Amino acid sequence: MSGQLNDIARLSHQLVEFYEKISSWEQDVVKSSGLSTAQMHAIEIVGHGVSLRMKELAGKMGVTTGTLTVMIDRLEEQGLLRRRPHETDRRSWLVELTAEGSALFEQHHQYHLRLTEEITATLSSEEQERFSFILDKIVGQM
Amino acid sequence: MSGQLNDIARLSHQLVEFYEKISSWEQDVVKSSGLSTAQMHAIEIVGHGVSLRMKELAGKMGVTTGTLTVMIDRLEEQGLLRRRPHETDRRSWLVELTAEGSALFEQHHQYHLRLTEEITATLSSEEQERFSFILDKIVGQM
DNA sequence: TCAAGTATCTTGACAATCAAACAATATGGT
DNA sequence: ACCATATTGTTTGATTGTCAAGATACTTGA
Repeated sequence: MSGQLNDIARLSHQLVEFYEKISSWEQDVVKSSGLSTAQMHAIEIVGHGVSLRMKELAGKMGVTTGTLTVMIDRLEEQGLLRRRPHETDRRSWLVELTAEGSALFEQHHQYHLRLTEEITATLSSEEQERFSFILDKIVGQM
Repeated sequence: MSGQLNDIARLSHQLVEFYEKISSWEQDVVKSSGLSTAQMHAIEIVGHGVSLRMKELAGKMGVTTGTLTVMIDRLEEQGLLRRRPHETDRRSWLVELTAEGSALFEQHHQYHLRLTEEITATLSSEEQERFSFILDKIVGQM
């Protein structure tokens, strides 16, 4: 009974620690590319799909469209992505990666794979499978 | 053989998704307190220990000391924490929570526990135990 | 078709951040 | 003890991030 509560507290602490470590890893990796983490986050989201509206991107980033406007301005100046008018809605812009932006996204994606490899290197294949299964359950519920 | 690579890619994707969900959860929770996530992060770190130097705190936050100076100024103005001179090193300040800051920290900690409860609600007690075990392994290796 | 309401993006004012320069203190070698 | 070097925190100037309010475009109901 008190075991339950301790388990929760323990797991909460582990989650915080895990999250912190990933954060600082991401920060280090991104720094080496010369972008801010927010900028790289935008690249990641845009790279994940094909193209999306400013509003949609702002929503996924948890930021207002005002914030996004200047951010996309900067990334456009750097040639990493571009705005393209929406076909039917003249209020909207679609944001998409340039070739250079795609290359950066791909490189960053490789970093993620490498981190995941390192993480799973310490796990048995059974543990790895369980971890994946549990993550699915958790993410599905959040 | 190609199964291994697919597993890595899959897990990498799951980790990103998990991380994103926690981020947006944290963002929502913090917003309701009127602080920025960076400010709450400082409260969390200071609250976790007893007191620490500006330099140490900056290191843990992945931020320069210049950034921290103005951030601590603001949090001090809000009465959430205070600077105290280091006993033996007169260059340094020790940062610690006020009573009000501790209360805020405690409240935020409760939010974390509640999230952890929600997360584990979907897991069997065996899965919960496995998850905890695996996280330990991973964090230990990072 | 048109007015009122809604949606999308940009602008302008302000806050956060960093790198570099600075002031005060510590440390270590002679 | 003394001087040179390193460390710690603050300040400054430039860049970037942020939101509220404004400007333009769409939608809906009469």
